[in-house]
Amino acid sequence: MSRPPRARESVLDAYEDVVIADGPAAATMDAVARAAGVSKGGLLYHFASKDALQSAVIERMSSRGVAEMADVAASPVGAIAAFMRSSIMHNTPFDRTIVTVSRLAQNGDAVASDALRRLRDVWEETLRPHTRDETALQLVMLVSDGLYFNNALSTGSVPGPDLDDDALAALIALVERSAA
Amino acid sequence: MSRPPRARESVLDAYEDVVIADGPAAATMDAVARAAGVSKGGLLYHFASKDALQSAVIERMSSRGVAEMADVAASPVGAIAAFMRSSIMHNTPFDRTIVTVSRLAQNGDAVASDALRRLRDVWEETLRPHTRDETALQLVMLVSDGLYFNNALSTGSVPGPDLDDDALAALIALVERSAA
DNA sequence: GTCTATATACAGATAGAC
DNA sequence: GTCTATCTGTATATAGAC
Repeated sequence: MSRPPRARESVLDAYEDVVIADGPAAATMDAVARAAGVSKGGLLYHFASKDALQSAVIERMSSRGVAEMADVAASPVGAIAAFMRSSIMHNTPFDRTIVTVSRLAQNGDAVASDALRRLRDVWEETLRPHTRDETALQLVMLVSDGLYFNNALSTGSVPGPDLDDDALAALIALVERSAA
Repeated sequence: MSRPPRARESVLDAYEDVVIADGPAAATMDAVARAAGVSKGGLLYHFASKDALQSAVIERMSSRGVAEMADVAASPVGAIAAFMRSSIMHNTPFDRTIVTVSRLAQNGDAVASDALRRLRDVWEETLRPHTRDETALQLVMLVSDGLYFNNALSTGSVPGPDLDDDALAALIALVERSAA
């Protein structure tokens, strides 16, 4: 916990960069070292194995996820609208981390899948009091999942939103009418 | 086109099995050959490279996707309900194929991402006449994406639905009320 | 804390027998 | 059409100098 060294964090950033740009298959230790601007030996000083790198980014997601959720719950525009807005990618640190972990999960990493499911469960708990019933809660969660999935599909970078601002506002209004 | 040899199809099935169970990273030529019950040489007779295997499963998805869409459009329960029901996994051949291609896409395969996006566009066209406006159309598409994403998350197998029948029926009713 | 050099393993793909 | 054997590249990880 305490505070991780700067160098470690920037290696982790580089790892996310490569996974987001080219997928987990391309995120070799060599590629990550190159992206981080260190040698492979330098990388391995901070993360003794590829597994350690993956674990670290999964932990990073969970801790950033908790912070994000606190923001959503406290938002003046209301939890549902804030949650939906947070579900479209803006290339924030948390966006980058969750896309990375999603890709690891799809690639067969069971630890990543579990962490995502746990995070999703916590979000569900947070939003439950803001929805009129379980069906409405599922609607909100699934629309959010859909937004994430679509954004995560594009390779090359974290894409901007597929919906423009007006379309997103209309969608939020529709979901709130249906679910709040 | 015409009709592909039986052996080829069963190799393709084995490839899907491995990708669904353990992710693209685990789907080595050796592992696929083992799952298909042939030697590596035998596998390579049917698919000269790993790339050929991936291309074949992507084509399979596109052709199965068109058939699925025709069923949805012609369904007596209405296109939206049929579409949503088709979005939860029942371990059909099409379900298995689309999960496989989704995983390839997340793993950084640009051809897979493009094929998925094209299929999604065609579905959007099909459903547009059945929704009251663009916002409603987006709602339907995103809920469907969310259902797929959640199902695709689980490793180990194509999971059963997270929602029971009643919950799904209620969700469909809510979406139809909001969107149809 | 970062580097170079290297050991080890395994992937994808080829060659050619049957 | 399916097999075994093998080549070649590349990935992870270690050893140890600076």
